[in-house]
This record gives sequence, structure tokens and C-alpha cells, in this order.
Amino acid sequence: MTIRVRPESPVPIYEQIIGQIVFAVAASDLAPGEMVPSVRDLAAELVVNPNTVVRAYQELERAGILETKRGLGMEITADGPKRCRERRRAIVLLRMREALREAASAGLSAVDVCKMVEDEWPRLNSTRNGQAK
Amino acid sequence: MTIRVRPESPVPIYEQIIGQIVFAVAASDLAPGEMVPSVRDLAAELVVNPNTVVRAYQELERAGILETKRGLGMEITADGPKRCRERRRAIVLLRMREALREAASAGLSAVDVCKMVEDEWPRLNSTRNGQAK
Amino acid sequence: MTIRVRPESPVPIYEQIIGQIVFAVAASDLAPGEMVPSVRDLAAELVVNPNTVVRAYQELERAGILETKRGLGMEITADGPKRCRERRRAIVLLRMREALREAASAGLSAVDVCKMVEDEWPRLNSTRNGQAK
Amino acid sequence: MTIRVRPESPVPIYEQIIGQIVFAVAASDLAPGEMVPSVRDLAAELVVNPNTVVRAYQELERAGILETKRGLGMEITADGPKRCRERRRAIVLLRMREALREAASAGLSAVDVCKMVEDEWPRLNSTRNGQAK
DNA sequence: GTGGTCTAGACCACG
DNA sequence: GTGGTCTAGACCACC
Repeated sequence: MTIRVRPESPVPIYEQIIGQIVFAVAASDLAPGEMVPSVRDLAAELVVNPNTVVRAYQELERAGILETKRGLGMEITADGPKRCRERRRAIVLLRMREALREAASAGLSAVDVCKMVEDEWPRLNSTRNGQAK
Repeated sequence: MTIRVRPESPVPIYEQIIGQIVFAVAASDLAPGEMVPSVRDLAAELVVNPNTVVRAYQELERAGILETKRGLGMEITADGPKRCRERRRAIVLLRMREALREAASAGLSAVDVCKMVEDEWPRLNSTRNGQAK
Repeated sequence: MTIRVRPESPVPIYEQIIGQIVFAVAASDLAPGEMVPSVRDLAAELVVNPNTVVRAYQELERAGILETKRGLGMEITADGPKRCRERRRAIVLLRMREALREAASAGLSAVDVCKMVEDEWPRLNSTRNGQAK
Repeated sequence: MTIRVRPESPVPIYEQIIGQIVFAVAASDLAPGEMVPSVRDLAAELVVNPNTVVRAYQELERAGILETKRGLGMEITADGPKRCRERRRAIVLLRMREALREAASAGLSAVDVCKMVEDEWPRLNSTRNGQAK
């Protein structure tokens, strides 16, 4: 499992980490009972401050996606996959709604937007953050 | 010409104002030489801090879309429409790219996204800017 | 509205702040629409690091009890009172259950426990943290 | 004599072990001169890290409740029962005081608390330590 | 002025 | 080794 963050992105690093883990669990790349990297390890790998990772993990714990095994680390909960699929949908929908609202108030039609999606989609792969498939 | 802002939106209020004016000019709802409301009037109408309107107008001035008529107010420049059409495209594209990047990293396909657009599109009008009809 | 924290307590400072605000809202000492002290002000008053206050406020925001007014501060939400009453109950119940479980496994009866409550209750006022009534 | 720990409890595992032994001695389920299970055996039975058991035993030794019989194991001291009865009282009182302080600062009265005790008490047996009957 | 994010580094409890 | 909390101080966007 590999996590990648884009430090120059407007979306906060801790949210990027959350998103990556949510998406990985939703896609069954991370299974319940599996442990996530330790705070220190992930921080070192991403070259960010450990506190930033702590924040991401704690938010995932509050969301019932991770649970702490004291002294050992944190692992995916049994409910994780279900919650992550819900959350994934919510994340994408939220961002999508913002974009659509903007498009609508700019006077575009649904057809215009779909054309734009098809135009932009292939262009993503060149600049995307990781996952090749 | 009516401007509406959603204070709870994640996009900053001054950006919303900019967007609304840009879109209005691009759609010829505001013509070159026409004047925009005074800072005080618009602030009162939108119930926002006057500084917020100032910031929006300043940015539009720097972009060559508004120009100051000393002692009178600000009006749309001759180049306004052209620049606004460009800028409109840039705004929509930017927001759309963010959404698509998220969708892609969530593992969705272009088809999934288009379906989502068609699902969400009609729903926009009912909640957009609070105007029900 | 006054908040007090006991730095020597085993319960984290940010949780104490959360609890105090939850209790205040549940008791209608803080009404919806009312603003809480600014992060910096409260930090100065409690002589704690601003980040500690930030953490408390953010958790209350995620719980739907506070909402951010950008550039202005944070205020109690309309749903705040309802959520705080629920949360107050949950907080007390949680701590109480731990105590009762301990008492039960120590072989005490319900009567023993109630007697203990009546014994200890008056003693609280001398060492308690604030609220005189 | 059976010891049970709840790994998901907020109270540390080593403290749970201490408590269970203290309560057993106080209730004469474990008599002076009787030996406690070996570190390895108890750790295996509870599925916890042996160091955790070591820590519990060490603390009980420091408290004069257990003593080492070199090469043989550890046994309950002659003073054990007396000290455990004192300690049992202290443990229960401490936990109870925390709960009461919370209840008081939440604005509950002594009557409210006693009602809560009577409500919760029967519920304990069904979930306590996982033993259903 | 407001909150939001991030870094650096410390100390603690737990296993 | 693990996570949890706290401090100090920086920089940013927004109003």
C-alpha cells in the first residue's frame, strides 16, 4: 500500500492522507484487521511532520475506520470498508457538486460538462498522484 | 443583475463575488461601460463585510475587467467580455479538474462521473443560490 | 460564561474544554448563535497553548455544535443544545459505567454504591472546578 | 480463580490485572501463601504481552501483596488480604470520584446519579467480562 | 482581527 | 517500539 501526497495542493496534507486511506480501504487494498503504517514510519516516508499523520489517523479513528491497538499500532476496523465506501462517495460528490454549481452558474449545460469530463479525463494520468490503474 | 453568495460554501465569499460578475459579463448581462454597484451598496445587499467587496473589485480591476471612474464608481472595461469569457473557462476548468482528480484517485471511471453529473444536475436548480423557482 | 481547566487532571485539557462547553450549551448557559471566545482569547485566559483550544473547537465543530463564521469566529449551532444534551448524557454515562463495572467486580452491591455516592457528593464542592451552584 | 481483561477498555490492561487480583485477594478467593500463575501462563491465557503481566506483578510486589519465591514463582503475602481490602476501597473510590465530578459539573444532582446507578447496574452483568450467564 | 495548517521538539503511558 | 498530548512559533487565507 502506497500513499502519496502533493504538498503544493490546496487540499491539506492530512486530508490527502485521509482520502488515500479511505479510498484504499473502499477498494479493498486495505482489509479489516490489517495495520496501517506507524505514525513515525508514514511521516518519514511522506516527509511530513508526525503530527500531521497523527491528525489524519485520529480523524479516521473518530470516523470508526481505524482503531488503536495500544502499544501496537492502528488497524482497519471491521466496519471500515462499509464506512469508507460511504465516505468515498461523499467526498467525490461534495467536490463534484462544487464544480457543477460553478459550471451551472457559468451558464454551461449538462452536455457541455460531460464533454469537458471526457476532454480532461485522459489528461489526468500524466499529472496524477500515483496509482497507475 | 443580481449577485448571490452562499456564506457557508467552502469557496471564499470574495471569489464568489468575482465569479458572479465574471459570469454576468461573459453572458453579456453586464455590458462594457455599465457600472457595478458601489462597494457599500453591494456589501449591504449581500450582508457581507465591505472589505470583502473591495477585495473582489480590486481583483477584477487588476484583471482588467473593471476600471475606476474617479468619483463615480467602477465600470466594465471594453475588454471585459473577452477576458471574462476566458476567465470563466479557467474557473470552471479548475474546479472541474479538482473534482475529476478526486474522482480518479477514488477509482471511478469517466462513465461513473458522467452518470454522477446527470444525477446531480437537476438537483442543483432546487438548491442553487436559494432561488426555488 | 467561564471555563476552567485543571491541568493536573488525567483527562486531557482539550477534552475538559469540550466538556465545559458541552455542559454550558446543554444547560442553556450558551445559546445558539452566541459566539464562543476567540481561540487566542480563551488560550490566554486558560494559560494554555492556542493549539489546544483549536483542537477542542475543531472537535466541537465536527460534532455539529460549533460552526465557523469565516473571519469572525465560531458560534453555537441551532442543533447545539440538542446534541449537547445527548453528548452530556453519553459522557456521564461512560464515566459512570467504568466506575460501576469496577465496583461490581470489587463485589459491591447497588446499595453500597448509592451510599458511596451520598458520602462523596458533598465532599466534591470543596475541590470542584468552578460552578458554585 | 479466573482473570479477565477487556482490551478495548480505556483502563490499561496492567491495571485491570492488578485490580482483578486485588479484588480476588480481598474477597479471599486467593489466600496468603497461594501462588499466582506464572507470567508466561497468565500472558498466554489473557493473550497479552508478557511484559504487561510483569508490570502488574511488579506493582503488586511493591505494594506488598505478592512476594517472590525464587525459582518457584510468586505468592500472596500474609498481609495481602488486609492491604487488598484497603486498596480495593481506594480503587473503587477513585473511579467513583472521577465519575461524580463529571456528573456534578454536568449539572446533575445526587438523586439523578443514584437513579442512573440503579438503571445501569443490572445492565452490567450481561456485558461484564463477556460472560453471559 | 478571525480560524486553519504545518513544523519542531518535548514528555508521557502503554506493551 | 507504539500512539497521545502539549508547547512554541511560523505562515496563510479570509473578513
